[in-house]
Amino acid sequence: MKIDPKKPADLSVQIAQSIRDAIISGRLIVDERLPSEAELSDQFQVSRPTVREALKRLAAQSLIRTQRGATGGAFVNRLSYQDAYSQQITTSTLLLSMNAVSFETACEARYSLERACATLSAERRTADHLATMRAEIFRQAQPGLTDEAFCASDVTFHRALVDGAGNPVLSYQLAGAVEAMQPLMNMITFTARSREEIIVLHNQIADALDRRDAAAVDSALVDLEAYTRKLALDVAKQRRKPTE
Amino acid sequence: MKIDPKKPADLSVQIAQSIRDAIISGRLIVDERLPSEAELSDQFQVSRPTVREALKRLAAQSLIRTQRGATGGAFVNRLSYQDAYSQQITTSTLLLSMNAVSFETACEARYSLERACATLSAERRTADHLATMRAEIFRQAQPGLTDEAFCASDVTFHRALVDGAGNPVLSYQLAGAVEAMQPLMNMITFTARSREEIIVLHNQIADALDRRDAAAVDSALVDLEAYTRKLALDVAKQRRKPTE
DNA sequence: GACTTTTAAATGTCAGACAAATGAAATTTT
DNA sequence: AAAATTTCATTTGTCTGACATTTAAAAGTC
Repeated sequence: MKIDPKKPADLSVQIAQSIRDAIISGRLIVDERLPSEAELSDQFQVSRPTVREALKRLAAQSLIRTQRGATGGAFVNRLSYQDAYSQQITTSTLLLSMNAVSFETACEARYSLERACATLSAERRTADHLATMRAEIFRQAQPGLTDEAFCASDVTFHRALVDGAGNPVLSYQLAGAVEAMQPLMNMITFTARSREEIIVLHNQIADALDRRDAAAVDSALVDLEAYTRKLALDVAKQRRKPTE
Repeated sequence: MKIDPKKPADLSVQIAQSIRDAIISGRLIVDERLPSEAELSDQFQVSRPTVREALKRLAAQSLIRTQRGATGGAFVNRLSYQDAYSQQITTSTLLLSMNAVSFETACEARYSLERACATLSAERRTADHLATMRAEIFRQAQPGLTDEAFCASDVTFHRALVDGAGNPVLSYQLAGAVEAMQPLMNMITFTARSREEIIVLHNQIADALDRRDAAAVDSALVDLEAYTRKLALDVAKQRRKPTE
């Protein structure tokens, strides 16, 4: 492993890139220990702080983990679905909040993807997935639930629907779309009336999944999307005329 | 901004978390300049190298950018779709390669998502998207094209299809699914015969999009998925009996 | 006024040191 | 001999202080 000492970017960027390439290409395999920081600074002919900055960059992406002590060091990390989920969620959330993505755009993306899962979920969902969904519907019907708690339950419900497809890659992709919507959803005030409507639709979805009726799931999701967009539109209207 | 000097994790992790929270919560807004490294080390009561490690973590996630010079410093970065794409692709690629995701699982996820876009794309695709797809089909028919170049063209084709939906959030979500498949696709040897088949299906997709026939696009995508899985299966068979 | 030079501020890098954690080896105790 | 304890070497985490490099603005020059 060597780097170009003069040409383009900062040294720590180059070193991070070099190690990243080694991991992606498979020259460094999972759980393999990297040379110690002292050895790396020798190899790359840079100081230890520079090596450390490079390692911190990789750690921030969950590509390595570090451990102190005699047998410690930096190890190539197996990127778990959990790690990937949370990175995906952070990125998606920031992307939406920093780029002023409209509610309509985010909502459309989310429900399009979710409907893609629904067909598979109707086929493969287990009793467990259904039980989770029923439990969340029950929770959503509780009086005195805060809007945040209602939203959180909504996310759990939809994740169960997605997980029912039995495809972890799909679940990972959807995690971002569903969870990144949450800050936007939290701006909605859910009245008792609108909660009722949503629960009706949730029940339709659960019932349809129960009898493995993909078309009915899809149709209920379309209705749910339409209703969600209507709610958001009402909020926007209220904001424009706050006195009325 | 303060940190707990004794409790849980490393200082640079705490500092990074503290600044990250400030960005996500909106206390630091886009293009705002952070205090200089010297000022931050004063504020957090840590040394400059520690502050720098924290900043490098944030830079690795594209949350900040740094600039040298008199008016330089660290600035809150607007997470562009481009940045989000590339992070998404890196994460998805690693997730697939490190967790031995089967070709079937990845393929199913990809085509499920892609079909979700196709309906919207049939409605909204512009002449530009169609032109890109036709151009890529033409390229794919060129003799002497390497397998890698064929795959790359395939990715461009499918991205045009996805972009046709006119929803940047969808495009972002799909980027990971489509591009992360490429290393897996590269393991397939595309014979002249199989390229012909794929081009036929690509043409079906382009034609269907041309006349805005969502059902026909969907059907062609289903066929393409089935054919892709068949090709992968053949490769796997060949590997098991290399002498036959 | 336009151009050049200087200067100050900021990040990037380096060197050397100490602190803290940690597992393994060496030692002592039972 | 086995178990518990201590020592010890290794490695990451952090600090201090310094120098190099970049950059834009201020000062100076024609």
